Amino acid sequence: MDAYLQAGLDALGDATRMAIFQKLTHGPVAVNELARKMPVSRPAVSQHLRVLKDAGLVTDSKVGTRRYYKLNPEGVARLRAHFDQVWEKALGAFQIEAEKPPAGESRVRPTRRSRRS
Amino acid sequence: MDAYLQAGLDALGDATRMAIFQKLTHGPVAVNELARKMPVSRPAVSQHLRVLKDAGLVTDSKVGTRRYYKLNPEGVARLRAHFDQVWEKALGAFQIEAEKPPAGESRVRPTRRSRRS
DNA sequence: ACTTACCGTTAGTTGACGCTTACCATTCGT
DNA sequence: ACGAATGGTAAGCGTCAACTAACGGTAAGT
Repeated sequence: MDAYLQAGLDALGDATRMAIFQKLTHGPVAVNELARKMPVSRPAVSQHLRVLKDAGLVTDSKVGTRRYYKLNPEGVARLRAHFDQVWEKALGAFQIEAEKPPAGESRVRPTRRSRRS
Repeated sequence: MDAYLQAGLDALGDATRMAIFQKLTHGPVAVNELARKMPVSRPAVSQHLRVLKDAGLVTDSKVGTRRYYKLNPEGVARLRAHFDQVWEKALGAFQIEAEKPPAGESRVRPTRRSRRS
């Protein structure tokens, strides 16, 4: 299965990481400043940033003693693409399913209930 | 914060649930049949379905002794909308950030480093 | 050189959650 | 009425991950 999807998914799957991601939406932020705005410690933020970075969703760059994190538009775009694919497949298939009988394999063992009366 | 986003996010954040979600893409499936296609037990599948249902991503309907689960297009569409909002905010803000100096609040405390020597 | 600020990493703990094994309810078929 | 099939739920358990505290490392300022 798409490793990128899964990685990005459980990267954003955590509430704290999602919050961090959202904050990075407003531009690059240093770790300390980020941690101050959050209910968790700085090391925790560092670890979350590591996950986000490994998922390709953010990049870092040091400017002196500080390390600024910002969103990685490529990674975000790629993840978005994967998600769109999921949505499309889900919603698209739903249209079709409305016309097909029950489902794929099942055969549902034709309960002859419909034969009643 | 958007509860729907968070709920849907950690609903799909689990690999097994994502797999179930994907399988439901092909049309409604009964629990037993679903469980047979998966590496986990039926009760596990039931629990996952519960989470997906609570997140509004699937609906169930019983047909005899069986209970068929299918994707809920409304829930999916809504989640998709929330996600699109996230992507848009992330990528949109990135364009802007490319022109602004560093960041929002920080002020970075004007290191008079340039005054040296 | 010394101090301060900033940050990554490790070790260790703890709470959450995914899984299984029972058990029970409901419904169909005989 | 009885047995079989289906599936939800509770209890118990193991595992993983999120968090904190402590440490070390680097860079800037004096």
